[in-house]
Amino acid sequence: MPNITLKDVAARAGVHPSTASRALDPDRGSLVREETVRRVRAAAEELGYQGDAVASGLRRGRTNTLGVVVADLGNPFIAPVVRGIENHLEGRGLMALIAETRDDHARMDRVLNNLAARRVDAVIVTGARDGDERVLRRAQQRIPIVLAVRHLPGSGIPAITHDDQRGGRLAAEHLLEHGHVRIAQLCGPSDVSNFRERASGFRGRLKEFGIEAIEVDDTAERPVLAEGHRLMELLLAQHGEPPTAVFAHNDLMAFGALEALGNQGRTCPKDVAVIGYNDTPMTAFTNPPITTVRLPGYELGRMAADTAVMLMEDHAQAVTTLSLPPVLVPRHSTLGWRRAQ
Amino acid sequence: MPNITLKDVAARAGVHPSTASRALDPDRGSLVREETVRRVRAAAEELGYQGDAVASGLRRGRTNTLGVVVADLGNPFIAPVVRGIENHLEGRGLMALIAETRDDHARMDRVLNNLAARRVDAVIVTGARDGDERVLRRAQQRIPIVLAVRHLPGSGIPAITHDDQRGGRLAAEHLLEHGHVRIAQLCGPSDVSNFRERASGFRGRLKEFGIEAIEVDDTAERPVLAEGHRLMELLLAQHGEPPTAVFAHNDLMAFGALEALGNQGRTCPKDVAVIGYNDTPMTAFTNPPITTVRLPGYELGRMAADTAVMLMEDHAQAVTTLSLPPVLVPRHSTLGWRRAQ
DNA sequence: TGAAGGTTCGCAATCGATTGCGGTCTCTTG
DNA sequence: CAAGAGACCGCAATCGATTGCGAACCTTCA
Repeated sequence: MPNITLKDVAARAGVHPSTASRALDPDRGSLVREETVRRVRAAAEELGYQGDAVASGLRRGRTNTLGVVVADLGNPFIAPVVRGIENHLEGRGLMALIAETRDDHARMDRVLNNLAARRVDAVIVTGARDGDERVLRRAQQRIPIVLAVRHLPGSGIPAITHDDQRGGRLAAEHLLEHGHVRIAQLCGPSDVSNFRERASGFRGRLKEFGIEAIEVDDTAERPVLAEGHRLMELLLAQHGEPPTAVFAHNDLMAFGALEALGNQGRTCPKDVAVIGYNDTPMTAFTNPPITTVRLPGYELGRMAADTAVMLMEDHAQAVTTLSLPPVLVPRHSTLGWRRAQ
Repeated sequence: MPNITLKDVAARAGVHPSTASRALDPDRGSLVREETVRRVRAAAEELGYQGDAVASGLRRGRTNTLGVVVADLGNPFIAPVVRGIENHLEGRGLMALIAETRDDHARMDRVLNNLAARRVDAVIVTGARDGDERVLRRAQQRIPIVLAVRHLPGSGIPAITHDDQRGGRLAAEHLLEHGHVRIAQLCGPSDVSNFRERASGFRGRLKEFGIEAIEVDDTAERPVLAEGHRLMELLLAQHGEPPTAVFAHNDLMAFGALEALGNQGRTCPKDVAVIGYNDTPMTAFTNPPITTVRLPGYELGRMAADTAVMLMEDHAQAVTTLSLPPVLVPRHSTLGWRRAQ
């Protein structure tokens, strides 16, 4: 049994396919007599007609599909973002085509080409890194693009992100307030502006109190647990007195840091306070629960989807960059620390 | 500047579009003289030609797109599954169109219709529940469908899942081995066969040792933290001596149970041992680290994608149901318990 | 009654790529 | 040199829905 097409519906309703097309589209329904609309609708119903979005897409030049590019689907912070996007799309007849780059430039290129070939109406990129500008801008000539989470300052590509400068400052303030003086940070990948901003916000705030942030001479390749572990070991191996507080640039790295501390016989809140970033769900349940900086991932996804939709509807470049505020969530990993005195 | 189409490429290469089409397709390249292929390729390169997957999809009746339906993108167990699917698809020119049902039957219906309208080549459903059979089977007449994670026994729909009966037995054995006698379980949603199997596997194994599983007269609405909390409270409020060990049907519910225990002044490994399910990444870092049953989520995603691809290529119904083995991962939440004696 | 104006609807082209069929050209062989 | 065999390639139809244009029809009012 071949597919039921518009032609079949039209035949059954005794009208021309073009009329059936108009009758079935709520936006153009007024171009057709009410009684005809009913007849067509009934015919469609009886035949179980299901429009062909592919054919429609070809003719209209619009697929009602958004591309979503993420760096790492395994990163727990990404889940709420994708969720926010998906929830914003559903109900609008839009769907998300997802792809993973694994932080690989070549893959980013391939993925964008693939999405362009599929004629998606817009693309949301959550995994941009320095070095992706060229391919992104090339793709942008064909499709509206919105960056989410990670942004590329100076690229001119609209971005919905969070204020990581401020996030870094919040972390610094929190540690200062609790009396820390020897304070370190474990930096995320240096080719992602967000991590650079976390670093500079943190560093800057400390400096305002005349304190120099302790850092190791390396940054994480990727913001994952193993790298947090490695950097923490480097830090502890450095000369000089070890820090009493550490800011890890995300929660996964914070776990890695905890591991490394444990291996060296140091316990977390007591010897060294640790603060993470992202407020990944698990941080509330770990041992100890980790103080972290909460970002509005779900909201961020929704907003990114919203601006992507705006961009694809009229080609308005009105929206540029938006930065959502982070919030510090204090937990035992810092609150449990006591000045040795 | 309008889009570059195949016609443009053909014109530049001085051939007919049909020839250009053949030249550009590796599978049909042999139908064209080598030198012509080079000329067409060069023309395409120079013009920056990018095929139109929509038009191609219409003509070929194949979109190279798979639908992926999940219940809850926020469930941490889903991430590796989606990742496995995505990784299997990438490199084959396939992409995933994802949708969320939030465990809602009506939404499942809508989503499947939407995917059918988009002419996806196959659908992977990870969030099926009892009651979804009808809409699934209807969709199945148009598109190959594979169930993943959750399955629907007796529905005849191919499924890649894990052996939850065995998972339940593993949990039971582990607790028995550690000397527990008063053993309870907190059951997940009763309209998902996987949870029923966990329950019966657990129950059955205990019975083989003459022990009756302690249960409350309710199951979780959804397998989430709050429901684990609620059921644990119900359990503690029941008459009779409280259990010394609890099997929560997934890790999130296990956390909820821990919360509830804490609120009543009981501590986890010491007073009550707790075992979860799924081996969500965080379980290794919680306080205490939670014993859990590990499922091969990533592998499962890969295999589901693989069978979906098989199904869409030849319409072979060869593959039916596959069940991957779970493994028990012992951690402190059960190992730390000591028999009161 | 007839012209003007508005409603409905059908015709055919179109979106861009693919493909069955058949024509042309080249080369080989008897 | 003729005929047969391939190798290449072009023509035109096709996938299914949408839309500009204009024809047909109906209403209204002079």
